[in-house]
Amino acid sequence: MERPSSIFNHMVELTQDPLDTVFHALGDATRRHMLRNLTEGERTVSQLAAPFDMSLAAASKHIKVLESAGLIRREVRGRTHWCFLEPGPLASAQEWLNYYEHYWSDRLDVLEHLLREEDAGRASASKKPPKSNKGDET
Amino acid sequence: MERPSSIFNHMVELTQDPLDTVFHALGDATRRHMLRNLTEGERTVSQLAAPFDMSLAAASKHIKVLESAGLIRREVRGRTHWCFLEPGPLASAQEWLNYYEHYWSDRLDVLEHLLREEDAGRASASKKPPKSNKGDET
DNA sequence: AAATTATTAAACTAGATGGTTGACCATGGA
DNA sequence: TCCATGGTCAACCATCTAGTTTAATAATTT
Repeated sequence: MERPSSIFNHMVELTQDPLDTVFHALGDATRRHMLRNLTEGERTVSQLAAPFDMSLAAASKHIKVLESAGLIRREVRGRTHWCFLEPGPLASAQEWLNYYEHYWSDRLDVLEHLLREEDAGRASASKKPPKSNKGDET
Repeated sequence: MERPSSIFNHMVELTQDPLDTVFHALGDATRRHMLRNLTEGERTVSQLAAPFDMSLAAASKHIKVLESAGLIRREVRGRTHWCFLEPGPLASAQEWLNYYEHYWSDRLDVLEHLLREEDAGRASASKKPPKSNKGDET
């Protein structure tokens, strides 16, 4: 449940697997909404906060969560803070998910296959034995 | 922050955006590890728990989180519970992330472009104006 | 029938989350 | 210089989280 620090300690959480913080940040509709908003261009904190029925301070916290997950970057110009999407971590989250993509397409294929089989002859109710065991990494 | 119930109330969380629960479930290295493990085939609760330095009860809770996020399914055979990957929600998480894919490739392109530019003439430090505004959906 | 195994349940704890409010601190405009 | 604006910070609160330990339940084994 720990993770040694890396050379990459640029204001961005340590001690935790980066995927922990990224996925956690994504686990909130408000924050996802903010990210979506940021795809359309840079936004100030108040602009990001505006759509939500919560105090500015609360929104500010959400933004900080996104920031420390590395999902956004902030640039202070005068008294206003401008936020930008920082897509790298999203890419890494997607990479993680990509691992499963083949798997679920396979599953859907298998399902489709089984259905077709059932549809055709209604003969074998096979139990689909799982693949073998192997090492893992997270 | 609420979500009306749907026709789809099959033991799987309501009141929350499904993405909330899915991303939340993914926001923990233990649970991601378990999922990874399940790609290699069905596993019992104890098998899933084995690699981790925590009580079986704790692992059992993690499994329940995965289950109620719809990420796994459970089949009770005798006294042992077998778990299977249920890839649908992973697909939906990936779908959500896919929205950003073009964006970050664009960004990386832009970055690459800027670097090349800087490398070449060191002339323009343009501010890259954002795209226009538009409606959103989470 | 008794003991063992597989798993959940319940009660508890420490710490994180997500929200509030009110004070604070720059910056920018009058 | 004064005041409004943009934002953070600190304290507080309710709820959730992730873990613990000690039962309890249910299905095998002996």
